Amino acid sequence: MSPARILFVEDDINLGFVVRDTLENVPFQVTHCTSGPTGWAMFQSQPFDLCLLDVMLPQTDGFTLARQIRAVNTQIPILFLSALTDRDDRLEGLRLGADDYLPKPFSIDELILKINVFLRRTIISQTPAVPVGTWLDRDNLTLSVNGQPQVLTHREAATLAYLLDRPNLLIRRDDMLRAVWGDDDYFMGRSLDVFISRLRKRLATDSSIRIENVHGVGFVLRR
Amino acid sequence: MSPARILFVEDDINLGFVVRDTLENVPFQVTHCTSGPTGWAMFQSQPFDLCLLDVMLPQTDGFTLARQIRAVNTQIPILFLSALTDRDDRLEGLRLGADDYLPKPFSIDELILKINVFLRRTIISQTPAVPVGTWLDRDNLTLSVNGQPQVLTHREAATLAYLLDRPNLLIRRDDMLRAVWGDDDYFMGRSLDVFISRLRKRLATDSSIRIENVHGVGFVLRR
DNA sequence: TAACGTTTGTTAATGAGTTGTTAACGGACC
DNA sequence: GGTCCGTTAACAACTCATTAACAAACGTTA
Repeated sequence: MSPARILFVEDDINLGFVVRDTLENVPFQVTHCTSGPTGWAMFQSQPFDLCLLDVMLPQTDGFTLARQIRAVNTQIPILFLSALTDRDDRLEGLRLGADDYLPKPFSIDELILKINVFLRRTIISQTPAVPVGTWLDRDNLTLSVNGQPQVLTHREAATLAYLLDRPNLLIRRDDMLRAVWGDDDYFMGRSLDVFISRLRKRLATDSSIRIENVHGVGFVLRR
Repeated sequence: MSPARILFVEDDINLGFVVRDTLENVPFQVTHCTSGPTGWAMFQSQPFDLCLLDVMLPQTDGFTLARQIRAVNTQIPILFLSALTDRDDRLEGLRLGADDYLPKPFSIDELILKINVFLRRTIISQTPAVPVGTWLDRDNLTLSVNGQPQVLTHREAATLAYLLDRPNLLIRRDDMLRAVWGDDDYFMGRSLDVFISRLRKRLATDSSIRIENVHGVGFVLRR
């Protein structure tokens, strides 16, 4: 089992370094950011198993970041770290859908134990009984859906890869067209629709993944 | 959906009564015992969704009871209550497989929120979640109300965003029409009313936020 | 307070525009 | 010539802002 991936957002460089170092020795795979916006950008660009957020952050605070994350992912555990031990503050965090709130200074052992509590629950609840799921091998242009491999064309792979890199996020048609087709005239837009249609057919046997349209805007890959 | 079943073991009669009463009003189905052995007997005799244990108990302490429970059920969430806020003690609890540790005195609201956190993660849990608040993600056109994400259309998002940016302020119809629709003829005014109606429907499950009409003038979003 | 005109709430119908899907086309490569 | 594959075409299906229609609430006047 590969180590769990943790998004860690903490602007205090010293504390951040110590925590990151300790967590990596557990081992976890830790991605450390020092501001709300960079944290959000990281969250959008790759998958994580748990978020560990400082409340007081420059620009976007931890609560706001948590709200952004919860809006697109209702499952991922979110733990807060904070020097504010105010009761209202703790409640606010929990109301936002946070899973726990560790007051600073916290014991690093306690942090590790709590991380494990939540990872244990999410991994258990997500582990399917039968090996299933969808996996794109970009080098071999091979898409495995529930263990059934199928070979994609270039464009199919590029289109799907773009979507898979941004799960649960709204992708605008023109962004996608410029990224995959390089331009976005009317007919490319129609091609995009054709490819979305073909991809849906390929993904049809995995009910846990689907491509939704947002009228007039673009698509969202839900998984 | 029937309320989640909670095994509550607490020997302090007064505290026990208050907590039980509050939890039953959520509602949860609470079984209250006042000693370790009776708690263990109850656990063996009927199914529960979560355990809430005091650490200091007559005869068998909470840790021992937790060990007994964990030996036969590795899934069920266990929360400790304790006057001992000693760090080693907290760690001991977590090591035993407890999911959280609330130091006394604790806020009953926090207790309810934490119970919901763990119930949400177990498949059996089916109590209505405690209010989580409302959040509009403008990039994703996603409105989360009490943790339930819904995708908005352009205009819905633009209209709601305009209101959310000016909470508790009186917004004149024509200001809003010019900002969101770009003009304000009679029919656009009727459209605005249609959208207000739709937004109210979307926000209905969050009682802390509502859109009020000010006759002949416009609207106020209260939150 | 009764009656009236105006404003607002709500639902449904409409129609322009967007998207889904299948098939035909045509260049590239063999 | 044949196959592959991205594009284009054609049309069906759908979405959603607008418009209509009517009900309810409000405010004014008598």
